[in-house]
Amino acid sequence: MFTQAADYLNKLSPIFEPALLAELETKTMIMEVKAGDTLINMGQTIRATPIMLKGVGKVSRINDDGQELLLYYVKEGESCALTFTCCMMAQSSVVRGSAEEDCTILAIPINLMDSWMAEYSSWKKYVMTTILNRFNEVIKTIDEVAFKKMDERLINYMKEKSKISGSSLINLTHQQIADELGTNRVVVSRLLKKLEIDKKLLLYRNQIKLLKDL
Amino acid sequence: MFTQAADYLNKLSPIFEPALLAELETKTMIMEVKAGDTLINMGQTIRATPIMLKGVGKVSRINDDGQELLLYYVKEGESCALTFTCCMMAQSSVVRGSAEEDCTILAIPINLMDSWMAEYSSWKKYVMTTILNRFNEVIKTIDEVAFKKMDERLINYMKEKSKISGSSLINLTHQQIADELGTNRVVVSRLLKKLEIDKKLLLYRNQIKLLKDL
DNA sequence: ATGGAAGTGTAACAATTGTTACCGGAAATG
DNA sequence: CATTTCCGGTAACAATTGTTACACTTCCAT
Repeated sequence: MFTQAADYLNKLSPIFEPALLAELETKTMIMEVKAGDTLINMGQTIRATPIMLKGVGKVSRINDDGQELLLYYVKEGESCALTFTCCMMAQSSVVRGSAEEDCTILAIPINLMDSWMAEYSSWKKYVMTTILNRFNEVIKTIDEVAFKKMDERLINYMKEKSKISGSSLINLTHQQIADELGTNRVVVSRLLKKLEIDKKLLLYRNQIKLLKDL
Repeated sequence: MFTQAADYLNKLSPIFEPALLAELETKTMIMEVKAGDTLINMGQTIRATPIMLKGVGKVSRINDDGQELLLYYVKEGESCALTFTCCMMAQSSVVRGSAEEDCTILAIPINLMDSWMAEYSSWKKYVMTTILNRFNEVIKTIDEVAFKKMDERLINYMKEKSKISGSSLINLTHQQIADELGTNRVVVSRLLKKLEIDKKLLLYRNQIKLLKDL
């Protein structure tokens, strides 16, 4: 168990300076989260900032009618910009964070984050890089939603999903895909069928196989 | 001219600690920008971080086809989160910043920003607050674009515009509105006409008068 | 095995938005 | 004053997306 923790922290050693790593080792907590679990819901106030050590997290926005929209994934070594800022400002979350796969997460108490900003330049850089990357991703999402049509959004979504999982097989129902894109199951089925006819992919129950020329 | 500069800085005194204000006074520059001028374009790297002292700025995203979409306004005392992060990471901008009205801007050299983060807690707080607010606004934009229909977006847009200018008169052509919403002039004309029939507003050439029950 | 739930395919239709085209009036320009 | 440009109204149509409904299959649980 302890060696595992050390292993995880080793992954962060290229990012953070030694003194900070030492603090991470003693002052933070490692948490295990199961796939599908919710880390934080909209409106909740967060108590600690997470760094993803293993697995993939998902950050999404849910509108008043309960409709969902995927914002971005949090991969290994990454964190969530919104948590940083929410933490530091003690604000409640405007998004939902959940575990896309089983996750191992490093939980950093709020008070540390704040002092580390002044103390460790590697931490400051990490925070700023995270914020910048997330801004870029959210703006990319805006591009998709504002300017792209559903067929292209669907394709990009599946490609991203495939990249995350490292497989050309996507294990999702049409309903789940529709939810993440903020649209309707029938629309997704329709577009997927068209893509299958165009030999871009193969459809199975609960599964989609992406072909090379997608 | 010097008294003016001092006046402007006085506006910031509730936000920043005295020592930081002193640094602001000696180490920054005040710039005047005309309405419509571009402050930064997509792809450009920024050289200084702006704080808006007077006037209103506009931050928008432009897609590959040249279509525009308004992200948010920068009002007095505010700054742009994207500039902070871009500055600190020396990244090029992914958005366009321009002057909505004539603006007076405080330009802060990049190198200062970075050290201030460690030095002044009021600065750190200002930066974090700005980032948080902008995230919220961008996510609000996502909500609009992803979940709302054009009529509601149009109404929200005009209300925001009216709030910014402090007037129920909006001096814009349908084309300009369409551009900022990322849609088509005919669509805007159509929806505006419907709103006029519903007695929500009055239409004139280059001008829209919002009525109370909009 | 069998009944029910879940997932998919599809049709039919509505609603929204985008596109093109053309007209007429208002403003600007000389 | 004449000409041109800009702005808005509107029709007609296309394309996209949303909605409802229903059939059929697969899977699961009792």
